[in-house]
Amino acid sequence: MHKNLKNHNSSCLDCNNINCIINSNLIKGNHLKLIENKKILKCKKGQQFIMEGALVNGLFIIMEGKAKVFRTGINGREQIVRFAKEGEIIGHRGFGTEEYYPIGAIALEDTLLCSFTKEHLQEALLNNAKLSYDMMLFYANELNRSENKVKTISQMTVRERVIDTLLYINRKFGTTDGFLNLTLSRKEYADYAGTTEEQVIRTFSSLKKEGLINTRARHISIFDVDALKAEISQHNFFLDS
Amino acid sequence: MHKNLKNHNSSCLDCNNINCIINSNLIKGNHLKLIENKKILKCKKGQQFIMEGALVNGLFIIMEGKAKVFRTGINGREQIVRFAKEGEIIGHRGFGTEEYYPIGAIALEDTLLCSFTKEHLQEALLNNAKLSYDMMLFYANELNRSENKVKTISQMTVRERVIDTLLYINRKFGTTDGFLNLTLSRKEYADYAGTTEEQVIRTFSSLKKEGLINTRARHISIFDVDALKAEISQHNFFLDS
DNA sequence: AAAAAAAACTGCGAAAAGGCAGTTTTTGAG
DNA sequence: CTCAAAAACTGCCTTTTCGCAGTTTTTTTT
Repeated sequence: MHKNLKNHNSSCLDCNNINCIINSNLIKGNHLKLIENKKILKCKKGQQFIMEGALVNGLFIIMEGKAKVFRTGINGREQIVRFAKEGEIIGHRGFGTEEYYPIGAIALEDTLLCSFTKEHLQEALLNNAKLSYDMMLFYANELNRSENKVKTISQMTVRERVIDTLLYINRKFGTTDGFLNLTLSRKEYADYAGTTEEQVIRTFSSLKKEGLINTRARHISIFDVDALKAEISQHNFFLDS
Repeated sequence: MHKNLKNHNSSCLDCNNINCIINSNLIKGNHLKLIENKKILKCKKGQQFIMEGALVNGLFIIMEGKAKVFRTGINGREQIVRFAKEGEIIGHRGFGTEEYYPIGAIALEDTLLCSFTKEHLQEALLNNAKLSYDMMLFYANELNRSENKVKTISQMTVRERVIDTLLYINRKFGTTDGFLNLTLSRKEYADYAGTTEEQVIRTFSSLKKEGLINTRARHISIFDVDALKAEISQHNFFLDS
């Protein structure tokens, strides 16, 4: 997984992560401070790299790997708000005037992160309208997704939310040999879908009996994507997410 | 309510709406196209000025009045995602490449709106890093609020969500003579809290019996803000919203 | 001011979701 | 490969939430 680590120059100039918002907005000779002060972080699977409530020091971009972003609620119950992959930004408001991270983040597999300090980032943003504009679009898109999720959790049944989650993982991470490329525990499915582990297990059982999915321990394959989509389609008047 | 309409020059230069993100980023002699092409819209109470799924033509800023922003789900059930007041932006992604509005918006009282086309806005954003930066901060803040709302709806009981809604309205719109400055129907409370009209009514009844609030038809006053805050405090580890 | 319409309210039974406790399967460490 | 710990699973009962149906109050219209 980390075989490429040594090839990754700590500078962005040689980085081939085309989805990175910073990388695609680099102007020759500009933002040297930002790039020079970038740090690369290596996280093992399960390692938490943003602590909820900790002092903000900057913003992360995933160079390689996957992570979950969450908030902790009552009785330590986790609400996963997003899964992130290569090129994506993590660390809301790791800039501006905010003091503390409102979210936590944990690597779901061995992961490489680029870390930028908020001071250098802020300077770059205020000097590069295109970069600010792209960041704005990123947040506007995330807001759209999140507001849709509010509706989803509020209006769908548990079964529908579990299906919605399966389709989201399928869409975002894809499959290999029919199996979803991101393996999660039942508890993590529950934490994203806003329900309990038992309900996810029960729903998976039903879907399996109905021939819509297959589960081999933690590896899940979806047999009939269209049937699942159809089951929740009545909720999605105007949607991408 | 509209007595000031005639005093509002259609230009931003004389506008005294200090909370307006456009107004506070005007640079002398710049963004003339944006300002000159601004349109002012007059909405009566109850009037819908953004249709869900309609073609995007731009973005609105409230000059005067209040509005609700919502998404329609199954069986036409509304999920209110936000209430907006003077100076606030409405019309997510009324710029960029999006084609359709993912949200609807309705005026909650007689309201004046400033409307900017997406072309002129985009031009201004790409030429003014500070404006883009401020817009980015707005969306990042809204994202924070929205992701917190996901957790709230997912983890709180109905009673707690209703209390959370009351406190949100109190915080955002304040009170006059003890009564909340925004009057909503029970159905609208339910649509924001993610429950049904009946449950809101039942909760209001209980809170009234317990001496925590008072209701005079649609006018609501909160007697004991601290007690309400205390009841939901265990959910809010790290929070503002 | 009266009538009509809309909103608020209440009780009750039904459905959905949750939570516990015990069993089986899978995973990961040595 | 073995064993211990973690995760997955199932049944059963409890709690929460929902939704209907009928009544009362408030608001709006004429």
